Amino acid sequence: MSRPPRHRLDCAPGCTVEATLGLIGGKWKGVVLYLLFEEEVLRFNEFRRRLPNLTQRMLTAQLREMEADGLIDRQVYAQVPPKVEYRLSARGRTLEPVVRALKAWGDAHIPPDSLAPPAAAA
Amino acid sequence: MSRPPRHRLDCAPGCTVEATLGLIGGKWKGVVLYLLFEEEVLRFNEFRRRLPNLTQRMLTAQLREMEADGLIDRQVYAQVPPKVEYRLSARGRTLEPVVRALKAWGDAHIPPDSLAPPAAAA
DNA sequence: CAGGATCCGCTTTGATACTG
DNA sequence: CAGTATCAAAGCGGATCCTG
Repeated sequence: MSRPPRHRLDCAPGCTVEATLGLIGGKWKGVVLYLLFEEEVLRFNEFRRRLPNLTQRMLTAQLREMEADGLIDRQVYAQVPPKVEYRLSARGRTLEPVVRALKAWGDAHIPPDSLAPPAAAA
Repeated sequence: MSRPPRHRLDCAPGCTVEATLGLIGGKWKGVVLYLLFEEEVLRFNEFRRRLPNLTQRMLTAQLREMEADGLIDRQVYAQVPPKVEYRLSARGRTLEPVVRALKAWGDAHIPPDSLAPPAAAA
């Protein structure tokens, strides 16, 4: 077995749809991916700055999973103040059409008022 | 408020990506959608026959959520043996490119051995 | 036939504190 | 800076039984 799927799949016709969702369907993976498409390369705390509501624990977990799934590359610099860079892997980059489709649909069909702003509801 | 989002969103740049995933990201919604793209119209037990591992509870829940999200239409016939038909709504149909992108990517990039067959692993 | 109602457990997500 | 460890809450998914 190469990738022990995180959630059980039972191959109905649309199986690969679920499989793909399993890879990017976390609560944050989509955003992480999206940011990497935009920024090319990001460090741990750069993610945190851009995603204030995302805890370290979650960020680490998501990053680790995506790395394990071969979607992103993690480059560690052996320095005194640690430095780790994240960027899309070749495989990760193939997801661009998918993420773009997701975003395009969302932009066009999601009512803006269902997108709760982080700290602007008063 | 039109759609009280099922999971909290905190609008980072790629927010709508997550929002879209929130609509189709359940464990079964992708398949349900996919089946409706194929079959056009399906009844409750027809879903169940095609998705043996999906419980009524889950099926009902998924169907209800997708209905609440305006993705599918639910047509009830007031008959003695109840009859309910499900089909994609106009809004639901707009998801086709998304689902197809998801499936296309999965078909091309998901290693087949990570797609556990329902009852064929021996 | 098409659900509704309950009960239960796992997984995900989150808040906090600590470390090399 | 870039995590790890622990603890607790919530949500998701499931099994079973019941009903109009």
